[in-house]
Amino acid sequence: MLQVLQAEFADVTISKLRFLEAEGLVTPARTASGYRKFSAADIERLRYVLTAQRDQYLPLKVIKEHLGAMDRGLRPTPGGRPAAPAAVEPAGLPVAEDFGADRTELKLTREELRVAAGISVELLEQLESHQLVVARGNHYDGDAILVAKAAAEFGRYGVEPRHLRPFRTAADREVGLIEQVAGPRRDDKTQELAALAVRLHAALVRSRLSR
Amino acid sequence: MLQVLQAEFADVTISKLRFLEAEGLVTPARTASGYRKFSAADIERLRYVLTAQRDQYLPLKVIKEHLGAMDRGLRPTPGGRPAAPAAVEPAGLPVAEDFGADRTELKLTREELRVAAGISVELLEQLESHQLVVARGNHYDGDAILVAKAAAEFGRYGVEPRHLRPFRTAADREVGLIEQVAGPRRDDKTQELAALAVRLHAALVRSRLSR
DNA sequence: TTGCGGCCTCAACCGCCGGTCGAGGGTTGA
DNA sequence: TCAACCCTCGACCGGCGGTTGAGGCCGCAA
Repeated sequence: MLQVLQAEFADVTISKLRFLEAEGLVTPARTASGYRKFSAADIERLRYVLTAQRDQYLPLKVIKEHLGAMDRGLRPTPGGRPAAPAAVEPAGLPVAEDFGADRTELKLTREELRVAAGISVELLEQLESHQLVVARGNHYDGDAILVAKAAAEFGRYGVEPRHLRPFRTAADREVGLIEQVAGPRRDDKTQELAALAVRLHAALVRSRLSR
Repeated sequence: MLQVLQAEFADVTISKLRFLEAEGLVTPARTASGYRKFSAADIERLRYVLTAQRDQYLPLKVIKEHLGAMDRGLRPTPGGRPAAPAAVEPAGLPVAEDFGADRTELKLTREELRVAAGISVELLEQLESHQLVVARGNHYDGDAILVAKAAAEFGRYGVEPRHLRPFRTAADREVGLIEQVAGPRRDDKTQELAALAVRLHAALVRSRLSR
């Protein structure tokens, strides 16, 4: 069992396997007396974990997400078996909706958002009425915090939410463009285009300002 | 400077930049009195570092190796995006660091701009006809390079300059707002508001995209 | 049945990575 | 002159990815 993997990955230890189990990356069956019993599938899974870690430098948290996605029937690794060249390989995600688990995956209540952004109830109301921040279901994502903070800062210059509506409109138009180009699926391409859009925008604002 | 990057990467701080310099990932020039002075090339480099870190989870050590490789004229660009590796900048061109000029103070001829951005004559013509890049007198500033590069990248996704007009419009509107608030003088306040505008914009695009 | 190696759990600990903080001090511009 | 930056340098920090060790159960051979 253990030696099988050790043959391939020099640095796998029992303690590491235990650790990976504790982290929820594998769940080997147990014998009646509690010993771990690794099935062939478990070994395959571990192989995936170890190569992803070694060849793509992925953090376990991310690997776990990928495994989860694969379990839910989504497509497996992009390169299939990377195996040999440790050189340079795209990160590649197994799933569409992968979006960094950070900001977008955050779910905040209205009050949490308000406190996190350090804004007043009134300001939040105004932001919502102009759709600068919008709830999904009854939660807000982390980007809403950034929006709210920026709006608050604008507020200190006397700029009110209603003056910011054009930002919303512009953003919507850009999202439209991005979706038209990248399709409705959220993937790397979408991400890249979004980054690009923001970069273009920043450069334009600066260049027009300096004339 | 810092603001520019902060617009794109919410979590970049001065201390982080100092840290990255200490690790040898960037080596900004210094003013006579020792202040860091980031050239356009430095910023491009940082952009690479930050996206590699965020989107591909690469450890700094690995990113540093990649940068080193790129400096030596190789391109191990892992499907990620170095955008414009130093190699692409033709030698002899007055790109920012040569004159220690700030990007906006840079003065490029039309041809210099074209080569620095690595775009075709046709594309540049189109960009001008849609006023995405505009000459001041008969020179272009460094931001024009960034705009042109972004447009070129969009081009690779089939997005043509005319599709980018709304960006120009949005930028103009924002500049209008900024000038209305900060006055026509270009000062710190203007800069701050511009950074803010770009930040708000970035957050909005991201948040609307993730719904 | 005793002994001994190997597995178990759980908590404590560890080293490295990627920064942040703060003290002490210079620079800049109003 | 003063506030608001910026600088350096060293201490500190939290999280990640494990390792170690104490205390205990299992299984097999002598």
